[in-house]
Amino acid sequence: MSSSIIGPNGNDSANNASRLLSLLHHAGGEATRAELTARLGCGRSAAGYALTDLVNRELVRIDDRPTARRGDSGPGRPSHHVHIAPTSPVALAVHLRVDTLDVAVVELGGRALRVEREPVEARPDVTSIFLRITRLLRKLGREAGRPIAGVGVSMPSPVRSEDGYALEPRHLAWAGVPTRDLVREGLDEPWPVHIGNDANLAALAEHRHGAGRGAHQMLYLTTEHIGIGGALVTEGTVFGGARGYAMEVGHTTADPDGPRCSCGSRGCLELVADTRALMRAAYLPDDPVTGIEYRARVLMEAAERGDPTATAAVDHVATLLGSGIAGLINLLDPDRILLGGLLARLYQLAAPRIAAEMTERSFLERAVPVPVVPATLDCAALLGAAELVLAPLLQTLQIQPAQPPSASPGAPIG
Amino acid sequence: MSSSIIGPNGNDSANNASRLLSLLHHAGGEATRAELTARLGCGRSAAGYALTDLVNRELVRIDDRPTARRGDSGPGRPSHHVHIAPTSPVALAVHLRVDTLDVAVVELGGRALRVEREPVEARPDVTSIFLRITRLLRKLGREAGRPIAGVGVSMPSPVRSEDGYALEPRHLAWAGVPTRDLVREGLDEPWPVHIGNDANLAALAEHRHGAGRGAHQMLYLTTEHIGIGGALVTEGTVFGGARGYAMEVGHTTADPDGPRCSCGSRGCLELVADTRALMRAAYLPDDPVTGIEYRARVLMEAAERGDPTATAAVDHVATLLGSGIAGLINLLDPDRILLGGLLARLYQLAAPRIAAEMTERSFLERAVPVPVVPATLDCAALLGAAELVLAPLLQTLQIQPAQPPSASPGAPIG
DNA sequence: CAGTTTTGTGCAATCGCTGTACAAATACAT
DNA sequence: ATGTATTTGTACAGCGATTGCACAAAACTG
Repeated sequence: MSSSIIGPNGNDSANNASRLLSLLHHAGGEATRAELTARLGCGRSAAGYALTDLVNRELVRIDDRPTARRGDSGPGRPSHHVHIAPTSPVALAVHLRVDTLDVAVVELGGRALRVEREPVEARPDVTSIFLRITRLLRKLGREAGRPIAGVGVSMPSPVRSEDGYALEPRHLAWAGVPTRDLVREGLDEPWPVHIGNDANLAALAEHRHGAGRGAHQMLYLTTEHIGIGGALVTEGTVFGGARGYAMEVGHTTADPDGPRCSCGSRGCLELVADTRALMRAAYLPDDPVTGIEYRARVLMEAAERGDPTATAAVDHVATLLGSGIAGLINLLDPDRILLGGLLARLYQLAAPRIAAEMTERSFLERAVPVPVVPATLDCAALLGAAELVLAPLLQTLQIQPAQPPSASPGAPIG
Repeated sequence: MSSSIIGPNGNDSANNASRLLSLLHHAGGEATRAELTARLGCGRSAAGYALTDLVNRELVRIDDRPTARRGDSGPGRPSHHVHIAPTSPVALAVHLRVDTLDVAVVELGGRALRVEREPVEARPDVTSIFLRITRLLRKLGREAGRPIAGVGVSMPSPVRSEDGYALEPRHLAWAGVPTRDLVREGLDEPWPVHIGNDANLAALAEHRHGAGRGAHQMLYLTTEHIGIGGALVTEGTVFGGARGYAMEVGHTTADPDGPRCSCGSRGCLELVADTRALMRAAYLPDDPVTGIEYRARVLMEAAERGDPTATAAVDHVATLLGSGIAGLINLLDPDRILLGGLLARLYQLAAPRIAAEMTERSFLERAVPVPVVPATLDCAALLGAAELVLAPLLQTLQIQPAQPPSASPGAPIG
């Protein structure tokens, strides 16, 4: 256990200024001053102190004249609105998928200021793809006109948290890549670079800004083209295990005597319950991978219309998925389960089947049913990658003390 | 996320005094002052400040005259020895097993000052067993001659953290018991009562004081007579899930089409790999439960001597256990695995078989093998139950400010 | 317009922490 | 023995975020 960082006057990283900024960030980048004060749990004095600190650092702005909005009607002085300052640092976020590459500029609060999407050829080689990534990053960094807090990258692979090593990138023409070094080497500036697994990052974003808000133990399951990705967000932080490889739910054993998986085991869940398995269950080709999400959606629509083969396939996969979820409930005791990608659609079609399997195979589920909800964010992993950069920014706030304010310390804000 | 408790002067619960006491507790109740200062990560001044605070609260004592010990030889002034004061509060700990009942008085640092053991009749009824528990608690509380910080109880059941409700007590003549209320009602004093699952508590104690020390993600597996218990200690705290029911590894599915388990599912791990399964695999009776641990040990000794039936049984169970562990590695990415109870003995007999299965079925294990070690503590769950009481004591230290020291604030200690 | 309610600010006091300087207590070389 | 190096404990002034309180500001209510 590394000793926590202690600030110059004994207040550790949980000081009010950074907590205030975190609250604002979690609130989406805008909130009333009174809301923040209340959630901070201390007096208005201290909140004011912390807030002026943030204003002096040019991280947040306060509306001079409080703008009344929505159900603010009530007696009492209306509260100022606080929002992220246009001078605050931003994160550059990258999301590498099988067929697309997204790069974005994301502000504190989780708002994407700009998103660039490029198509990706099938099974690209390492050099070319990282050249494209870093070229886009340099461009967006130049044109952002804001301080760059760092770069966050979402990879379709288990990622070692220590150094960003991508253990087994899915469906790409390479394996075992030191991604963080590759990105760093392609940049002109010494921006800090963070790498994360796509499912973990999507889950993180959903918890911060999407359907997972407020959950204490959020289990996230998704499909990214093929395979099954999972993540657990525990009290607001991604559970990564010792090295960052945790929650490889796709390689949970669904059938110990099943067919060999590429991971070396047998009958892995993603071998019998991912998008390709769904296609196979409907006697349809599971190749090529390109476009398989679209073809799976077509299949599901057929099931919705009542096509017997499609319905049977959906039912089959739903049963196995429900069984897998039941096992995860027994292990993780979540209070919310989010389904992303095609799994959300699958649940929409076969919720009773999935729920029945969960109920039968998990005594915890029978004791207290766990709500299952579809994920809501559009480019969750991209926002999650940004979170990778912005979260440390909130933590380390007090290490770099604010420069003394230009006016006298007690000068009024307005 | 509940707002963290803030002390009277803005320093939150991670202040130096409580951190210092935590360090001392983790060090087993005794350490040199220099060690503590170093691990605290701040100057000697601040450490001294925190330490005098603890001395004023009569929680710790400092040896007036530093006693040179072990390899302390070196230049420089020798450091004082700091230890838990004999006036500090103690925890009362209870460990209810199938055939025994342990009650103990445990000091900060994790030292059991006194342990009372009583036999328990087969399948006792709720009233009588809790009468016995509370009678023992009252007695030890009276005779302790120390402030009582609270009561911690280890139950052979999943326990709801919120209120200590025992969901499904194993092998007892009752089900669904509000254990915390039952204990509280039987006490004369308003001691805080904490209830925990036996595997969780044993794991916690092993992490604090046993073979798990220093692990970041410690997976713990054990058998308590029958069934398989599991726990995960993440960065020093037990992972309990949303309600405290997490890590029910015994009901992980080992064979989806296997026999029905009492939990309603099929082919649960503890149905095919616990002590009873081992007996059955050797064509021996798995009843009665009383004494089954002894009979299983006899069987294992036969296997060690080379008896073919016993060897085959051990091999069979070891294979299934290894497979289960592999799945847990893929999900949890631990950096250490502790085996308690009979599992330690099983590993001793069949380590290669278990390791082989882990390697084959987990690609993470192949990437970086996870060390498997036997648990070391004797009455781990008992110490863990005490930990349940002592840990909050460390946290909430600064809420109850120290009474002003009798002498002047800057008075020398000795 | 007076009364109520909620919110922002000013001010003195507080208290744990910091850094520095100094004193204490040992080992080691001479 | 004696002095030096080395490490550890203590004293002291200063700092700064926080606290509570009092008061001002800005809305609604009747």
